Amino acid sequence: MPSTPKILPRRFFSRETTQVARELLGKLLLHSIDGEQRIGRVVEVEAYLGPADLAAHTSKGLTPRTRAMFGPPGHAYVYLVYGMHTCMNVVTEPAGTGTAILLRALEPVQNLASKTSGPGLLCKAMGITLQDYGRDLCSDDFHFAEDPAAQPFNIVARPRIGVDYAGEWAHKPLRFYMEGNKYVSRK
DNA sequence: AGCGGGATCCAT
DNA sequence: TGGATCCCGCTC
Repeated sequence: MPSTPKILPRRFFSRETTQVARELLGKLLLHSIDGEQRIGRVVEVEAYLGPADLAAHTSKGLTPRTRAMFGPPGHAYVYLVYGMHTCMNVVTEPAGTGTAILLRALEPVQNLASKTSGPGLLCKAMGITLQDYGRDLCSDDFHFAEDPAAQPFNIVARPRIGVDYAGEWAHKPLRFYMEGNKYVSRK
């Protein structure tokens, strides 16, 4: 019978980023907004490995924009891209490290009325906006949880999308997704 | 104070 | 393949 879901604790996020990224696949993202709970299953993510990673925003140093990404783990780093779409990241590792995981696609589970494949569309469907910048992801109304209906799956690792400017970092296999999942944003 | 670019999406 | 659209970071 349904009971209180197992919310992922802060220590889950305070570990090596690619490990967290892989383990985040298959977990549920829950966001309560306007009295309704929206739920999606994480099927595609990208790891951004800190100041040394030329594709990571923190490679530009500490600025007002990157402050949250340099902050404590288990918080949201949300930003605007191309003037119109918001992207959501989960901050990882101890505060000051500057690492995070970009959420690229969800499989709809509950109350998701629009597309969830692609980082911008995912935020739109989940109701995530710039107002959520820096929010604690270990909150009652905004958190990740174990999936009670979890099924086994294989993980595919590929280069990240849209970071061709990042030199050798552009080629590293830091994009992870569920093999064969229909909601992954691109093959 | 001004300028150019960007972890996207969609129509053509 | 290109246009929309605007915040941020850098330069002047």
